[in-house]
Amino acid sequence: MTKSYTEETMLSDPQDSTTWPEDGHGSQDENDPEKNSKAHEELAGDMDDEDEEEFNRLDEDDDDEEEEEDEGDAQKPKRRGPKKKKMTKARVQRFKMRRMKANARERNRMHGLNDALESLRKIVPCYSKTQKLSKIETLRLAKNYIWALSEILRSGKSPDLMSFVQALCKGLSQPTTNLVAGCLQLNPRTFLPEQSQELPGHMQPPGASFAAHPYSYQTPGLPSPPYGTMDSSHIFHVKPHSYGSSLEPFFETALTDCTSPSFDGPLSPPLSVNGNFSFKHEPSSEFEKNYAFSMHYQAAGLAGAQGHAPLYPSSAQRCEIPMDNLMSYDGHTHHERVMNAQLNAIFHDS
DNA sequence: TAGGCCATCTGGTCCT
DNA sequence: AGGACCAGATGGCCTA
Repeated sequence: MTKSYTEETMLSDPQDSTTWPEDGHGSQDENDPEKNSKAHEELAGDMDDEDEEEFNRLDEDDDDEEEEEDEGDAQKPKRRGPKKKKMTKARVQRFKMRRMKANARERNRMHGLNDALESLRKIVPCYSKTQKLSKIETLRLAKNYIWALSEILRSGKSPDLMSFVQALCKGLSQPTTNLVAGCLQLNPRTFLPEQSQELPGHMQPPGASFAAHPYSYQTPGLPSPPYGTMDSSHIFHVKPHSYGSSLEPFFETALTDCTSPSFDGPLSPPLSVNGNFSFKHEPSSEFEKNYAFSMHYQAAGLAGAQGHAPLYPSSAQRCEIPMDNLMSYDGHTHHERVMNAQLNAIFHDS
């Protein structure tokens, strides 16, 4: 990018002895999160008083000098085009102040974005404070999660664990897949199609691109998988009959069919799992030993909301897991807890 | 050491 | 005019 002789070019003036970063980028100190946050607080907090006064004072100085410039320019031949204001010291200072305020705003904005992402991390199935999902993986997992839940709502049938985890892990990197598998106490090898067998046809989500490469797990050591390997946009745009039948088996298999997964124990480092339906503890009941994954069904959940009889009548509950334990992650409102209770109800002992 | 991830700065664009 | 948003650039940190 070429720079005209503007305020911007003045900032890189090596003669400038101010604290403004001379290379136009953050210094090492500025990249330090603690110092940055502190600087941010100072900027955000104090900009309105002391800095504002200085800003205003510079503004006045600038106006004064600008008048002098006008008088001086009057003696020179007039030039065509937009009038370029000479960069006075005051103008440089004013621009610096403006830039600092913009940087502070931008930092603040990004912090807000990161906060929102952190909230998303807590909502998606696999949450760990010690091993955070990357931003992109969080978004991918959230997308898969939404897609899977949408399918549950659409079909009204309970998914089997393996299929659900497969759906969650579509397009995720190998480490993230391992993490999710670890959260659910699954061995990723048991559901990574490309490592053993082709995906069953009924597991292929709708969409042509899907059919070709339903799962595009990267090989270890390679960069993250290509984006867009799972196009979930079809969920609300494809006619139901065009994919409904193909997905039926996906959610038809009862949890009682899930005896095949091999629970080799956690592959990932110990996690503090606060996921909506994932938890890690010693299996205490027969049900947990078999599935390591079960939910306490509450009939007043989704089925009732859908206007028909409960899909999964509560049977003798072999695994009693207080919902509070499942939804105990921080910062969730009552509404979120209720929502998650309903979602958790999907996974029931049928 | 290369690559991934991240925070930050920066300038452009759009909107109010 | 100023703020929000965005994308590119840059450098630091971490890990395989």
